[in-house]
Amino acid sequence: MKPRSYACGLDAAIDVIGGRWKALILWALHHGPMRTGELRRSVSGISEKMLIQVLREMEADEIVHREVFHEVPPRVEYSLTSLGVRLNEALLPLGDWGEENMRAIARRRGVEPAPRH
Amino acid sequence: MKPRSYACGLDAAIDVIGGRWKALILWALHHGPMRTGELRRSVSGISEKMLIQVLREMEADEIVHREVFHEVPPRVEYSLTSLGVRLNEALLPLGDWGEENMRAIARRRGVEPAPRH
DNA sequence: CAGGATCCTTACCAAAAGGTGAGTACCTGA
DNA sequence: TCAGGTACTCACCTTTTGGTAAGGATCCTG
Repeated sequence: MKPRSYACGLDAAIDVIGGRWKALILWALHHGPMRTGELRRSVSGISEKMLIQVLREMEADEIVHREVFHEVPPRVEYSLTSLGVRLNEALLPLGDWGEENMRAIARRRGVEPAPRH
Repeated sequence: MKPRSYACGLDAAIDVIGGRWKALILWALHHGPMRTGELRRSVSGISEKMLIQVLREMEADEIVHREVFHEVPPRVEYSLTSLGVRLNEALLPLGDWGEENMRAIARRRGVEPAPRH
């Protein structure tokens, strides 16, 4: 449901990172450039279709850079743009908050908490 | 689409603040406790039904405190819990990021940028 | 009585997000 | 030919989120 007008910066940012998979993909790319298959294996539970769909959206939002290498088998590499890097930095406090309150959040929603790391 | 298991803190946090209205409501409550009608007027575009629905979810997540005053006309006040206050703090950098990149985000999505403030 | 204030719930529907399965392309090796 | 590798697209469907409209409750005032 697209707002006609953003109310504030946070409203816009949530639009960019919202959905089930984007934050996880952003985080996976934090470690460095990755290929489609690597991302697929790294982000548990995502289908190839959803992965590619979401990566295309993130590319359109200019937080992810997609680089095609003309070789066989096909090789496409995704990496964070500088905008994406700054976004990831801005997400750190939120990730910390989630980590601190993981067990309570998970319990209330009937979800397994994340393994510790 | 509820994940079976959270992958990390950020995954859990996004689950708590995701959707069209939660971030805006969180922000509105940042200024202090508010009644239903005040919130309705403050969050542009939200219907009464959605407002109440989302407030109930946030209450269940324990980021919002709902206090019923037994008077007429009915008076119900919503305020941030300490958990909610910490969440709002964690959202500040993300809001800043969104503010800095507002025009580009809005342009790409065909949305009006937020008025400056 | 009607209308006002406040807050909330229900029925039903629309829109968006996400998912499965099948197919496509390139190539190599058995 | 088949199987394997890589990355991607389309058709169709399911699930989730959000929306409209109508109704309900309390009391007070004209």
